[in-house]
Amino acid sequence: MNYWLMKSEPDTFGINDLKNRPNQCEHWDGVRNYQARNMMRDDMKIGDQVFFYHSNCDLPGIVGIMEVVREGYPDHTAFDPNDKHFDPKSNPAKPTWIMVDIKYVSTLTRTISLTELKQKPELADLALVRRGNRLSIMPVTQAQWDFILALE
DNA sequence: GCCAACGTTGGC
DNA sequence: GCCAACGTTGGC
Repeated sequence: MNYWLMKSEPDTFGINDLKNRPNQCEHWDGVRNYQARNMMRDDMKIGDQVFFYHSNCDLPGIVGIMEVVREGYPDHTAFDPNDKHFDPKSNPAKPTWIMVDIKYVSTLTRTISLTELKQKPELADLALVRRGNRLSIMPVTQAQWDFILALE
């Protein structure tokens, strides 16, 4: 089993939005970065556990846990001219962009903030805390996963 | 709102 | 293929 971290802006789609969806499931659309796309396409498997990270907000940090329930398939929002993430170069016959479906698992009892994560030597290799990192999806090792959960 | 870091685009 | 210009991300 693999572990991941995925970012979302709570003003757009936060963990409570996921929790309130039918079946507490949603597709993770709108990713338009090749590295992140490749991870969803090639490496994310059903049952993988994922940290839900709130970005671009008052208290950026990890707020909860979700789980992959459907593996990579075409992101239809790339073909919709009215969608914010429309990509005119994307071809439905050969989709450029991929998404997965995820399901709500739990909300942490507190937000484990980016500030706190940055202070932990154990997490020095976590892509999230490395300078200038902008990936919206990143792998987390089991050791990192366990360490972060123990902070709660 | 600012701005550093980074990815993408497009001229050459 | 290089690289300057531009757009986006996201912390602060």
